[in-house]
Amino acid sequence: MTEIRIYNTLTRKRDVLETRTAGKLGLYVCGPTVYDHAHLGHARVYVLFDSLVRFLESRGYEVTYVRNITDIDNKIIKRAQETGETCERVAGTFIESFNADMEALNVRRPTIEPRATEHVQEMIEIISKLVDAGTAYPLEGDVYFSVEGFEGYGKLSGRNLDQLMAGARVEVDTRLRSPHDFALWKASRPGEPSWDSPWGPGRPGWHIECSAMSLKYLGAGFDIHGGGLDLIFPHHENEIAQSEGALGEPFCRLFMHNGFINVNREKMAKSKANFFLISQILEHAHPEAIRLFLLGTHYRGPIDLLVTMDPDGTIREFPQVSEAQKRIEYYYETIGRLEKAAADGSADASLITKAAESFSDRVDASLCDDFNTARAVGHLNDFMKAANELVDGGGGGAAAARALEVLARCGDLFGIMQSTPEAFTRSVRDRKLAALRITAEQIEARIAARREARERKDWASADAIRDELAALGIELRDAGDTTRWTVRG
RNA sequence: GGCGCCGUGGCCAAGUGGUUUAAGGCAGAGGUCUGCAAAACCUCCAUCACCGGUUCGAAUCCGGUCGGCGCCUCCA
Repeated sequence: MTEIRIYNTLTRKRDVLETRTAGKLGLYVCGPTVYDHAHLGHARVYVLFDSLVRFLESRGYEVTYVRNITDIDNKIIKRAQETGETCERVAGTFIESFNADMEALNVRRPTIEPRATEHVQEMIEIISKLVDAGTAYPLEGDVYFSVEGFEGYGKLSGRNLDQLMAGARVEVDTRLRSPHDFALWKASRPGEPSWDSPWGPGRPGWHIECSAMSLKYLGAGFDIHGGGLDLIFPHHENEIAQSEGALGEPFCRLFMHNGFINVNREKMAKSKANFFLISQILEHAHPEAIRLFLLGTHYRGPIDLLVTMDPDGTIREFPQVSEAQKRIEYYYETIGRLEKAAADGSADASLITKAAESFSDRVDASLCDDFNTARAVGHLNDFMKAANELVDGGGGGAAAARALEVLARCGDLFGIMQSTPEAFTRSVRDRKLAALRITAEQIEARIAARREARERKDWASADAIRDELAALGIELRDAGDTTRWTVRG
């Protein structure tokens, strides 16, 4: 089998994946800070790693996937103050929202979903070790990590302290040993959640939680740490510093970072108010269309999301996602044809065997090469064509069954084609009909009228009905003596 | 100021030295099929921002120019 190579931010090249323990793989992905609903950018990360885990498992790895929930942080506190709720309540609300979005997107639950607030003790232990070793120092109830006390500081992000100093444009806290020292522990202010610690009541800093939870569940030197590009510095850099400072051994073998979603070429971000929530996109497209859209670009590249709006500013559609949805419709249509052909055809499986095997190999090879899902989607399209060709040529039986098998495997990796053609078609159709305010019964009635006209060979009347429905966006497809219909858009 | 990324057909997007004189999708043109259509399938449609260099050979490596973006502050 082909070796799996993944671009490692630490080494800046595609490293061959060699796990700490053969056959097992520990993956840690920075999860959401639950102070607001998740946007498309979150969907990108979690769909990516969901698919990666599916792939690794298909390759025989026993994967332990840890994705934390940051349920204590400045923004949660701020939100709680604004709404008058407790931090716990705010976190609870958005955990629920996040889970609903992930479930809709068919993102499987990680093996372990630890919460920061349930691991404060573990964080305190790491901080204590660092304080004892002199790489961290208490200061008026806070505890700071001393970046100068850790030799490798900057190795992930490719910076050194001098460069950082030169570019520092944040207000310098003169109490610190170095302006880049970061808080491991923060003394709590009145009204804020607080935990007891050797340095007084307080709460953890942002970075320490990921060190504590990844090390607890995966141990030192675990295999892959993932997250968005923006976490490289300072978040992951600091995780490495504090973890390795406390352990005296390597923290993680490989760092994997995904690119952003942009809107009008600018990073989609809360601060720019140009973000789209997952739930907003779901109003306009099937979840599998969103997955295909996200996986249609290599994970390290940016995705520029296009949006069309009505003059009043309401979202009309996300063209790329709509396009992906049409592709998904085509996939299901092809699957439907194959199923039918498999049931009543009798062709030799060898008719498609070669295409099926090379398709599987190519998907595998693409994913082995820095998880290139975009290239794999290209191969999927090629194979869909071959499958339709098979059916067009009257092939079926074992050949069609074989095609369905390899497609199912690919669908499982991407988390698409997880429904049946009938169920999928119905769900898409119902959504579109609701928007058009037409019922299926009304359409069926017109189709029945057209059938009568066709039986009389009254082509003019039949075509009038076709045109009438077409004007509404209903497309008719005659196949023998039955007429199927679809809704455009 | 420092670190880094990107610029491929009308649009989206793979490809990081020859097997790709550039996958796949959308749009477009022609065709098969069809009462007409649709769907499906077939055919056609780019020399890779620009300049210079390295090489037998570069979209792919090096240098420069122009243009876009990210990180250095919470951020997927």
